[in-house]
Amino acid sequence: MSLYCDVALPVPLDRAFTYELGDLEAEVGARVMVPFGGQLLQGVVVGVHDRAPAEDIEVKKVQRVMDETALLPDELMELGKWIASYYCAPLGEVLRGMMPLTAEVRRQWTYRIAEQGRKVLYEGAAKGSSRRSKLSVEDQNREYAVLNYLESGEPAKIASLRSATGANKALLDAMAKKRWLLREPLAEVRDARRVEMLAVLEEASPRSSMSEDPDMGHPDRSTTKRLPKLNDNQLAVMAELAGCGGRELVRELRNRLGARGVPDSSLSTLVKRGLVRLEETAQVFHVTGLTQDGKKFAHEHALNEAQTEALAVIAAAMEKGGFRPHLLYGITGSGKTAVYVAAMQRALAAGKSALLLVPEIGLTPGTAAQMVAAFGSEVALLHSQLTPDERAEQWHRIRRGEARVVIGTRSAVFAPMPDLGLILVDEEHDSSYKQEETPRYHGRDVAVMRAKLLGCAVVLGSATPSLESWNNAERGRYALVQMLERVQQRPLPKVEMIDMREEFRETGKEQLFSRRLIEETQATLDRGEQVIILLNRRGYSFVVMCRSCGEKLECENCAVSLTYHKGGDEDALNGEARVGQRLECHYCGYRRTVPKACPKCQSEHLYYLGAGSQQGEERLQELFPGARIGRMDRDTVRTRSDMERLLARLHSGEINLLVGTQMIAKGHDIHGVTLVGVVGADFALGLPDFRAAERVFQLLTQVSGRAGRGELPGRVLVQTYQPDHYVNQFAITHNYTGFAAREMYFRRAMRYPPLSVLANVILQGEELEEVLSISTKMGRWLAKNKPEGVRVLGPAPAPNARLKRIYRYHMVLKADRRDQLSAALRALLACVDAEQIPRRAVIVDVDPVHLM
DNA sequence: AGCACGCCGACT
DNA sequence: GTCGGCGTGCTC
Repeated sequence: MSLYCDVALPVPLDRAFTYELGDLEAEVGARVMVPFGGQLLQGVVVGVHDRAPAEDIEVKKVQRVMDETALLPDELMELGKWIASYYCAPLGEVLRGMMPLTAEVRRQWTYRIAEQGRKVLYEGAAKGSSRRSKLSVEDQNREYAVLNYLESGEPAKIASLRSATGANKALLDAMAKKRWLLREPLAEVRDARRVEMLAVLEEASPRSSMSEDPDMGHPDRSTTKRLPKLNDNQLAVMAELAGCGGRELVRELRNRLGARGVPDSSLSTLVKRGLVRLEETAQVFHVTGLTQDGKKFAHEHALNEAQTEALAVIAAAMEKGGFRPHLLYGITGSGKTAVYVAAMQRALAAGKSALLLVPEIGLTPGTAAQMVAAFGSEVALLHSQLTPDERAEQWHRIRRGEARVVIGTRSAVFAPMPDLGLILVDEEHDSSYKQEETPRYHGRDVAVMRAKLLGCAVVLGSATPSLESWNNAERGRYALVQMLERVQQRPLPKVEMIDMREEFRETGKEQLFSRRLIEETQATLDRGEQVIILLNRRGYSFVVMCRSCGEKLECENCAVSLTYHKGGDEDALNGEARVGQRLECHYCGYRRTVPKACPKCQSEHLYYLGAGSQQGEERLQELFPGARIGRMDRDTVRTRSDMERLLARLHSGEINLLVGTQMIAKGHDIHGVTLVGVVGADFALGLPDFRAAERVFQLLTQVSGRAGRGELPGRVLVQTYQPDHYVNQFAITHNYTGFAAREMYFRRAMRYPPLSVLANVILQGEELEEVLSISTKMGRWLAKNKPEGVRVLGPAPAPNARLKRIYRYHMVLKADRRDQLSAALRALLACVDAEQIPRRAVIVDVDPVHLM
């Protein structure tokens, strides 16, 4: 038994804190509840020992040990430490993110009466209210009610005080500040396991007797003759229950009977009469909203030659054991998902579990259904739309080894799976794997590190691998597995460019859609086939400008143009009230009405520039009045079920022309699509980010991949103003390898990743002067203490110089060697501490995905 | 981060 | 002369 333990807490402080264990015992990796700065926090034990801390600190006691044994296995503790160190994040915050169990603790406050409060209560009661107060009479009365309620000296929770006296938290806290009350933190552990009610037919119904039932002619009489007087509805409930062996979930029962017009109250009445009893039962895991068309899926015999070979390589790696990273480069439509499923089946067969990471948008109900079809109840799904209770439930199921296949988004990389034998990262290039808040880890890179710590196989799959992964494959750090043909020998779509400069010269006007794209779309629709058009901007117009003075309408909180939204149909999709036309900020969500005149010069000549998907849809309506048009963007698809509905309409052919943002490019397998149009995608080539070309190439390739996935071949028309740009040139020939080589040349010349390592350090604050002063300090410090092997660009205004009222400067640190970059960042953070710069003013982003 | 403690303006 | 506003600074 040890005397002390060191605890990592979810606070932005780079160290652990020591607590006295008393007669408690705790293992490294267990959660503990400890007092910290006037609150109770949940932390993770990172060490146990007998060394007393320095004299001058007052060691507090662990309040509660939450886990008898380590909740996080060594492997995940090690991974957490690596993340904390690599991404310069506090270990406690990393560990909190690794176990999504917030549902299990409810933190609240308790209040007790204090001496001062007693005095007020007695004096006030004796003399009547003599004190002066700005409080309303009601609130004064509430204060007395609270004091009265607490008079016995027993502490009370906020909820009981509220229901007894009507006092709210603000009032109670004010009383605590006046020292009438003592306030103490409380953390209650609750069972987050979901239960549901089971209705059980009582064996011998105590009050039933034949004599009480004069209803001789009732049709159900023969089966229910022992029942007392029951009405038809109640009899129906009894019959239904009897029909399923006397036990059924209340939810199920209500569903079935409700459909026949039996009210819920009938069951309640039977319970009251003692004929039916209710029992709690652990809720059986079920995936809601699944369409059952997943059966066709992925049996090994259906794999083609390339798939079989890829599977063989992965299976061999699993068999050999040890850390074996692979890059699975498979073109769009080559059937990577089938390989994943088959590989996971192999892992299961070998007694191991398997983890599949998918991008944020990738876990559509369709995918989920396929996985459930392939793995049944062995699968656990982890995604952002789970409630905290569901998340905790899934997490424990996984830890108990009940779900040996886990499919999830970024944070699922921490799934506590016993015997993990295979990690797969689908669409490994996808930027949603990067977490954009502390800890700013990259899910793909963490997956590789986890596989390394664990010594297991890891496969990164993509049709457009990130340059980082491609570089690793070229250098032999990853084994390259290629699948260069589409399944069933389907041809890749034919991609053509439409030179919009020429189009302008010939037509003399600026058009959103070229004549060629219009003609081809019409012809495709006429043949009964489907068309997808990518217009990668949300809203109607993305700039509103004054013709008279040139003023652009900007967000109040961000240095960003406001986007004009015309309002209308999109919100009807969710059954919500229609939102009218408005200007909207796509960074902070700020909305305002559309001004009639320029706010600067009062001119009424405001004009709207740049077409977004909403305008695209409107133009298409005009051009193809007979088409059945759908739109897919963040305005029309907010939840998984929105996505599911839209995809279902597309699959059924109810929609034959789909316009949307990059959302439409991600993985959907719609067989009727034979034409893809790309409008304005090359706009992004001009963005100030070294990954701009890579992103455009990925987008073009992914969206092109939507064409020709069924029987009929597909074609793609790319409208561009830069037909000679290498991105376009390589994209139209489906030449990823060529693109990668060309792009790598640029990265090498500019010393950008993957031929260097980067960190973006953002300096931020609400006051511009404050940010400038921090920038100056940091700049000066860096000039004096040049970190070895690291080049520093800036400080300079960040490309988004102001977001959500926060001014932003940034510095980019570039190094050839990882250890030198890490050392520089550590030194820099030490300087931040020494200079007393508030830690929240400095964000360190290691391996940034974008430099905005 | 989140909370406690401490110093100043508004009202009795 | 108090109450309650928000600015520093610490948290085992």
